[in-house]
Amino acid sequence: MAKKVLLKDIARKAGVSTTLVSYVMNNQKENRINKETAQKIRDIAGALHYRTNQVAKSLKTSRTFTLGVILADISNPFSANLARILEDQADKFNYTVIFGSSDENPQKFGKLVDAFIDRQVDGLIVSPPAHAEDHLEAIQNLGIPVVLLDRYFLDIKASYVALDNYSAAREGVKHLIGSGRKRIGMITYQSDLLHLQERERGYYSALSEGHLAFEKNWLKEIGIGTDPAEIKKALDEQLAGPSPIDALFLGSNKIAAASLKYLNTLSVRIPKDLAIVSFDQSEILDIFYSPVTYIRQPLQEMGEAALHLLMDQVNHSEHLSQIQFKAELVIRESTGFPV
Amino acid sequence: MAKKVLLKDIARKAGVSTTLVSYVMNNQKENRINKETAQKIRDIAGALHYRTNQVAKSLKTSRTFTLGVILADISNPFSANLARILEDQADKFNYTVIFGSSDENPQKFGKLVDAFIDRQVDGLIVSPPAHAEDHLEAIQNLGIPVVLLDRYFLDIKASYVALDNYSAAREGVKHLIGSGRKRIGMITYQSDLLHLQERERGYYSALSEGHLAFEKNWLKEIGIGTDPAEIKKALDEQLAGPSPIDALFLGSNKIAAASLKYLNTLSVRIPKDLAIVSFDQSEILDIFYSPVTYIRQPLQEMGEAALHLLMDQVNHSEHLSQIQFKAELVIRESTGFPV
DNA sequence: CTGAAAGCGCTTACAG
DNA sequence: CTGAAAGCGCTTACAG
Repeated sequence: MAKKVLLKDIARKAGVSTTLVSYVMNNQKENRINKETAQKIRDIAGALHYRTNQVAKSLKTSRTFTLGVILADISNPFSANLARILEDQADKFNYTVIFGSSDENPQKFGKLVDAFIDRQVDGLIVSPPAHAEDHLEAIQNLGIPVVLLDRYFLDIKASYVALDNYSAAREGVKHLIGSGRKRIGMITYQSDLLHLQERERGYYSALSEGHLAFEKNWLKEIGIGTDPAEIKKALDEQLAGPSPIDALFLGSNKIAAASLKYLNTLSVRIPKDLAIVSFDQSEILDIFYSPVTYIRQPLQEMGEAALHLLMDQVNHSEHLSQIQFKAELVIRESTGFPV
Repeated sequence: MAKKVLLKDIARKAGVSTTLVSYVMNNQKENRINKETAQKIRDIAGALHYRTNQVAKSLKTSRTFTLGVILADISNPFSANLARILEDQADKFNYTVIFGSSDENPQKFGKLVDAFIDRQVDGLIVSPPAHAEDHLEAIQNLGIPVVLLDRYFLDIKASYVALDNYSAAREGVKHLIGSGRKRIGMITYQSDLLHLQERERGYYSALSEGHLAFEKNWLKEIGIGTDPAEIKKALDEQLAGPSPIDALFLGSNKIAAASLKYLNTLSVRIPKDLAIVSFDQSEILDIFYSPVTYIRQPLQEMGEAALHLLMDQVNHSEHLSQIQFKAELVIRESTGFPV
């Protein structure tokens, strides 16, 4: 087991000071250092397989080149896709990412924030759960760069990158109306999260702009745990009674997964009996027998923007940016006319 | 923006040395410290919202309580599920996780290993790509605890947690044979990864034990990029000709996704014309019109085992453990008898 | 029961 | 062009 090699070891072997070795390893003061000495140092460092101890470096420089990312649940494809995009983007800035899943739980979110701050992350990119305002303010009070992703809070003056959820939902529902549907249902989460409420607002707007009736029974708000039993109950109720829905707007990929699974077991046919629009991209929407029309968030662009905003803050820009991206409606069979 | 509070600040305010504050914050030497002094220190630390700088602590103690995890691709549900399990398990040991995706690329894998080691991770849990042996040996030579997950190498004497891929595949194919299928195809990756070759070996074994014929045209090896065009070609060939397959064993969740998507567009019916068994759990297998029988890896148990093995190493156990878990075959409609 | 001091492995202002 | 020295914020062996 090889002993760790330090700057000191290189210095000794080269007959110079650690100062000089440090400069060379960091490619600093290049013009002031003797070329041959520099090369000698580099050769020795290479031969000894020197690797700098980032912990020591970070302590001295107050920069860890580490980024904290907190998402809802890394095992959820939406989070996982974002995670991957952020990982790749961070790498471009030579940053490493530490991840955490908050499970929509503000206490857990707070614990992760603390743990990441203790590790002296240079900044945070977070998708906070509802009621996380206090933790966000605490981050800002410490002067730690932070960018909100996917979510935002009216009371929090922080940079964020999100979707224009209102317009996205409105467009999705308008598309259903344009396809001739009259009784449009929605399944979404019962949540205080603003971006989810915006989706509901978009749904209502589209209905009223389309001069369509709205029945209370058509809108179902379920717990954020996405219990399959709740989804079944919601769908059963929406599809029963004197005015069953003929179109359905699904508010998230997890809601879509549970709904499509259940719909597979029913006699209702997509799109003949029921047209569907779902929020977010997901492979399950491709595999469903009637590929599902969906609202595509430009995750790549959003992730890039989040990282750039964060890097701006890390580099001490005071500029507050709040970016809302537009969604793209990807139209497929599930909203086609009856076949 | 609040100034950072240090041990020194607490010490000054309490009129004691930083030594004492450090002991109290770490709950050390409790019996030797004056109770009132200790409480006073705790009170002041609380009032000032003291948080310890883990970077400084790590430099001194040579422990970061950080774990490096390298998976194939965090955006792939298989990796994402593992990531989540490892995150939760690590948390139980007060560990934070830094993630990286190797994209089955040994160079990228090596870069991640180096970056994580530079950050002085206490250990690594990795799913290495093919041809990563050198990097694994380098890790071991540095004396850094490492556990392989999902994959392993004959030449590398390292602890690992993996599936018994041979038995898993064999059972899957035997189930197809038991369902009366005679011409069983497989789509898998062209790869030097041992665990994938084991799946192929299981396929062959089952066929020969079942006294079934094998035709070269039935086994398709595709690039690890899972190009949809390759999948189409493979399926077209398997389903064409004088002896088309009547059963199909899919070697990964990505292969399954592409295959099911294409099968949706064909006239072949599942399970009547074609029975399917797939490797790994995935929501797409639930959403497919004929829910797909699959080989379930006990990911939770595997993740737990990997973390425990790593912690053993971190705590200086020299014990080498190589654990192979058994898979569970989850039987569903796609291997049912013709309806 | 408490504290002065050394040191973890780097960086960097300063002096020469 | 080069180096001695201080210091980042902690921990901990040692002395009292």
